[in-house]
Amino acid sequence: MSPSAPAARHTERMARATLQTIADRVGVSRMTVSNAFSRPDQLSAELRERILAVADALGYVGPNPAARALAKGVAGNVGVLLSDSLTQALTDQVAVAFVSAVAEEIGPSGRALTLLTSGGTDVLPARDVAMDGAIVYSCIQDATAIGWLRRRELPIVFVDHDAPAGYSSVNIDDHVGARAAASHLLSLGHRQIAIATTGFNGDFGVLDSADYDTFAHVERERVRGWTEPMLAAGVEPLVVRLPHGDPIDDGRRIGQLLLERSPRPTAVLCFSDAIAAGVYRAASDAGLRVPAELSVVGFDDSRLARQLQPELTTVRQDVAAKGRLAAQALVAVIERARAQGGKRVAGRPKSVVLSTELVVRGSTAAPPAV
Amino acid sequence: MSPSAPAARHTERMARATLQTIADRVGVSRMTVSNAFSRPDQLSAELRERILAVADALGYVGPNPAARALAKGVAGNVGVLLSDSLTQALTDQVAVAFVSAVAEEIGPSGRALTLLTSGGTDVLPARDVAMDGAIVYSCIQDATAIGWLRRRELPIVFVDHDAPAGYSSVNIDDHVGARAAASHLLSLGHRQIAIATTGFNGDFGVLDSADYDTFAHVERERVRGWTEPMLAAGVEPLVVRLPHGDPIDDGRRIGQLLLERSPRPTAVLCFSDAIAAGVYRAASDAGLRVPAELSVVGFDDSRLARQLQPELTTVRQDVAAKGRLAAQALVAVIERARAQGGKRVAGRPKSVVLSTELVVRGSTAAPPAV
DNA sequence: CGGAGTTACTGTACCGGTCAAGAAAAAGAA
DNA sequence: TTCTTTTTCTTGACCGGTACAGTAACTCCG
Repeated sequence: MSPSAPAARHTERMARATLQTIADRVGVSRMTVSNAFSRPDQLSAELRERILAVADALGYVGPNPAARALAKGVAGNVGVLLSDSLTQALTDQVAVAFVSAVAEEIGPSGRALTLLTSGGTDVLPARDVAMDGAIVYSCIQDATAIGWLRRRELPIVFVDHDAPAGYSSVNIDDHVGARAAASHLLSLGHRQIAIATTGFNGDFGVLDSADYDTFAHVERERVRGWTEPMLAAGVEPLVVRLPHGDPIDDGRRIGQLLLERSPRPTAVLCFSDAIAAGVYRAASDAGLRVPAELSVVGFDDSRLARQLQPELTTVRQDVAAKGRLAAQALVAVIERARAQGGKRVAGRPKSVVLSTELVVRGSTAAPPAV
Repeated sequence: MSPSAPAARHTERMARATLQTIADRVGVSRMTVSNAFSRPDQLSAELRERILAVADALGYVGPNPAARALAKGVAGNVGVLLSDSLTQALTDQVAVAFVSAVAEEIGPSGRALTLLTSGGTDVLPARDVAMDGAIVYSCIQDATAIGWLRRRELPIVFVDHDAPAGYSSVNIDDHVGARAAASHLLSLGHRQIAIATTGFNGDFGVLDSADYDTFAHVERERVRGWTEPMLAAGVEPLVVRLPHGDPIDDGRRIGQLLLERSPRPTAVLCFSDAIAAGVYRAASDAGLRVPAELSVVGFDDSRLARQLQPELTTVRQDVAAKGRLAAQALVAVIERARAQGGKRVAGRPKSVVLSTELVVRGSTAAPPAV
């Protein structure tokens, strides 16, 4: 490069183009350029063409999202709060299916999906990331994130959660489904029935009913559904809890724990199909056959249920519908809040409860004769 | 309510508190209130206490994220571009594992993860959502989203992609892994080898080498790796393509298609473990045993590989490491861009290539004697 | 031909913060 | 005591848009 050529200057990046840059170049007001992008009906087609051409030439991409978010009060995304460990949530097939359904439903509205992480030391996405609303999904241990979302007065839809007053929610009928599962086992003649559930902040262990109070919505409703018909039949349930870890490994471990007990349970009601899969392994480890020597019932009716041998008797829920409805509900709340001007979480909150259904397959049978 | 009490006024929601509101109440400047939240070392501890107390009393949650994003040029989230159908991507276990690893790594930096949907008619998240950077993951048919991200001059890390000049990337050694898989089959004595791959915009069908040009990075590298040792050994590969649908169903379908051919392939190299699982089914449907009558090789070494019976011979890649490295690389680029002031995508881009490894399990054996 | 109604564009205020430089008071050094 | 230095707070400009209320010209209609 010749020393006389001051090319260095040239490498300095041109200042980023803004509406004003374009306006000056075209000789119109900034507002007109804004309209060219955001409200095409506000100016003549030919001027718009001219503006867009100049914008393109200047490398202008479109209105700055952050600025637009500030001015319009719209961020263009919605948050999804899964659990404090996103990784953990994403290894849960059911949770992923839910997110997937939400994404599919929210996509056409032009919004992106922001997965809220637990954040670092000083930054908390639930408090510090711009969004138009949020979906709070179950299995959250740390409720502080929910607290931030609420304080921000964001539109929120709660899923698999007791919604606070004034908030919309989408739930499934855990109670009815669990009842059906337990009744099924009772009618087969089982009397030694164990319940393997997850529970807030819990490690492995046997629970008594006093502990149920520490449960979140889903756990509580299912345990209630499982135990009620048992108690009515004079059968004392054995409730064990496992942590929020890898459900299959944990299910196996809890299965071992159960199968060592005496009297040995003849049936296990599981919080999820994945846990049931773990119990299958424990049974296999112990040389017990399902369902001849051990009946197993799952929950969710995920893909896994039919991959297992024998196919799993389980309680079906429609996760995709749950996701779609949650997304719809959230969009509805957002639009309503927007229409009302204020950020006020207004309007009549809607509570949806989806039905569940017992699906009897090959993993349940009468208990072995004593 | 008595008519004399003008309570109606009261129901109007108090205007949302801002820094100014608090400043006025405390009797300091707006900037000081800002510092109380964002730069605690800039004011005395006691004044800060007082400010925070008033803020709390006014229901102030913290600096408005959108405003802060505009002023600081930091959004607090990073985008992840998976495929034009998020749902499809989320049903892919490998993709989910990747996202999960990214989330885990990015979380502590205080950023959230925004899944970019394909958007609606007029809003395109890749263009219209504020973010600090983005990760572009493979399996994208529609590259316009990438175009928007690039035009925005965002920090981007490409994964399983040929990165454009100047961009960092994280890839795996698809070529070496595929070579090892093919060589393994050849050394077992196979001569009728089929390749079942996905490919851009492709429907089911047999391909000839001219079509390879339409492939994206991963497909191209793998096909190259599979075919090279075969051609060197004088074996003509049969390459078939399947669409981006449900991989297991599609694998089954492509398996049927292959097994009907004459001469019938004695081995199939699959683009993924999931496709291999589909081929297992097709083999089972056709009454063929793996590996006695059909050898199958997968790719990824996902969970599935060991769930199959027999366990799947496959090429292992470390998806979690890929995700972590991508996240690290992105954060590095973001910090660098920030340090350099301009949005310029500067600094030396880094290209990481992770190694792959053939894992021989039970799904491969010598071809049946003719 | 005059007033009502459009169409096409402009001007100003505001969204809610942060940055950088400066001023006043308090502390430390010569 | 006087001259730095530090601490603490303030001022004014700016981030890049959008809303809303004009204004001027142009069309429609009796």
